[in-house]
Amino acid sequence: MTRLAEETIQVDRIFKALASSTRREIVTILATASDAGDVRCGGNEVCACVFSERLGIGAPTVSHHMKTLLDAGLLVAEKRGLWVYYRLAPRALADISEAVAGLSGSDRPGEIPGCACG
Amino acid sequence: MTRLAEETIQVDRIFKALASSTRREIVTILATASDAGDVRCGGNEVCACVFSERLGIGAPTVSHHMKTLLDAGLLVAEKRGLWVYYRLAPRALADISEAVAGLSGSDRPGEIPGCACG
DNA sequence: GTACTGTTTCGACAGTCATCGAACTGTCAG
DNA sequence: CTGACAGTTCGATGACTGTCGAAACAGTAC
Repeated sequence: MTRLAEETIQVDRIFKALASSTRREIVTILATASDAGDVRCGGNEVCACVFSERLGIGAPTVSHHMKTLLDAGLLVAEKRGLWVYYRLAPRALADISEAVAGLSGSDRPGEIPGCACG
Repeated sequence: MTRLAEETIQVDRIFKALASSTRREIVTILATASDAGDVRCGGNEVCACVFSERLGIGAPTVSHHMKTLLDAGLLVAEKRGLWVYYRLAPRALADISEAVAGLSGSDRPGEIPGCACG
C-alpha cells in the first residue's frame, strides 16, 4: 500500500461523502455555523442534536453520516459531557479543493494510448 | 421547480458523477489530454475507444459513465463519422469549484435552531 | 447505586449504482 | 445494397448505500 494509493482512497472518501445531499447539507450547516459564529451550542461548533431535527432524519442516520464525514477527514468531533460537538476540519475545504485540483491530472503523464481512429 | 432547485440538482449530479473513481479517471484522462495536447485522435479530444481499453471496462459501461458525466455537464461529446470524441466542458472545472464553494453555505441564513444543550 | 438522556451500534429493508451480455442504431467502404 | 464496425440502449444481476427501529453504551444528576 503506497502513499499514493492511500491518498487515492482518501480522495474517494471525500467525493463519496459529498455525493449525498444530506451530508452536503451537514457540511453546509457546519460551514455556515463557523461563518456566522452565532451557534448556541458554544464556539463555532454544532451539537449533534441539531442535525436530526434540522434534516428531518433519525439520530442513528445522523450518526451514520457523521461517521462517513469523519472518515473522509472533513469533520472533527469533540465529546464534552453528554453531548458531541462537531465542527468542520480546518483543512476540510482545502482538502476538497485539492481533490478537485487532482482531477486535472497534474500527477500523471499525458500519454494516451493510440487508438484505431488516429 | 424553481431555479434554485434546478441548480441543486445540478450540484447533486456533479458530486455524484465524481463519486466514482472510474469517472474521476475519465475526467483526469480528458484533463491530461487537454494539457498535454498530444492526443492522437485529433485536437484536445479523446476518442471513446480509448477509455474501454485504458479503464479495463466494457464499452457499454463506458457509455453509461459518459452519459452520467454528460448529464452533469462536465463533458462535451462530438460525433464525427464513426467515432465519438469527448473533451472536458469548458466550464467543467469551474463548475466543480463552484459546487465546492457552495458548500460554504454562502446562500443560506446562518440561523441554527436552538437545542437542549445550550 | 439508580434513573435518565444523548449517542452509537446492530440488523433489516428498500432503493440506487456499476457492470455485463445481447440487441439495436447509425456510419462507412466496397 | 450489403457487410463490417463504433457506439448506445435495454434488461438482468450483484454490490453498495441511506434509512429506520430496537437495543446497547456512555455520561450526568439525584
